[in-house]
Amino acid sequence: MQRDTRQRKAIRRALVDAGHPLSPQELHDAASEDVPGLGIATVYRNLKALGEAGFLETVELPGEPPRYEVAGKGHHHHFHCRSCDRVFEVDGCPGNLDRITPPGFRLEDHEFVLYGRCESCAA
Amino acid sequence: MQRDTRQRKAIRRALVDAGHPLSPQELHDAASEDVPGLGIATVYRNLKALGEAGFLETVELPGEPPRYEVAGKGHHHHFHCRSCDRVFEVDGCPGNLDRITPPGFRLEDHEFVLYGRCESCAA
DNA sequence: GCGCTTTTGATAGCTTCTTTTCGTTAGTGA
DNA sequence: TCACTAACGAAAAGAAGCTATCAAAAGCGC
Repeated sequence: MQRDTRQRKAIRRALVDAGHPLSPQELHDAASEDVPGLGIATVYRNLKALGEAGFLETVELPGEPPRYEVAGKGHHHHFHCRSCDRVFEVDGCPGNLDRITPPGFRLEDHEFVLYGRCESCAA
Repeated sequence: MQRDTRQRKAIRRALVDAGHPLSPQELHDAASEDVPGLGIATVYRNLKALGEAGFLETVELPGEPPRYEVAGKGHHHHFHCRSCDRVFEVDGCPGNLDRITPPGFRLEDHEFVLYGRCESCAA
């Protein structure tokens, strides 16, 4: 059966506390504060398990390895800070996508990434 | 000095003829019709050279290796067909991006990807 | 055509990210 | 508490994509 280990708890908590998508490495760094000595393999194992359990979702950004965030947040997009390389959530959606979809194409979905400086890096 | 080899010509032509972003592998396949036996290393070498020459631009899509398209097309986005995995150009831009940028964040740029079925796959 | 030098093709190597292996540790129900 | 076995950490292995190496081929100026 599934066990609730210190490591798994720390990984789950780190994802929730961050409030924005984390890379496996960022997640490892964050969860290591709770569980010193945490192995990176454990992070990957739990990312897989938590993904299959529907607890988290994968966030893919252009030219970047995947990041992960807690699932069930509803439709949103992301802001990628070019300075600190962190990714933030963005509510809202530009809309008007059918307008720019080429004729004959069937639009099913969309992804959308803003680039710039986050609040702390812009200051 | 820079030599105009059969291989380089074929690679340039394949990019222009395609009219949409190509992965190194797609480019290799296309240019191989002109130059049988074309090596994949030659494709990568020329992608690098043509990039530095300003002839092409890199197109990064979420969770995908980079693709390449001829430069100087002006601002546009891309449509990724989930069926044939090809990427097409999309003119126009949704706009209203400042509206959804979080307060304090400085927006510099944006990327935008549509997903669905292309014209031939939707039929 | 000649010779110089860039470019090529094949293949090995490298980098980055992820998964597997394996012996050890530690949840969990009885 | 005990026993069972899921989960762990470390390190090796794997996968994918790109780059370097090197001998051979082929542009290009003369």
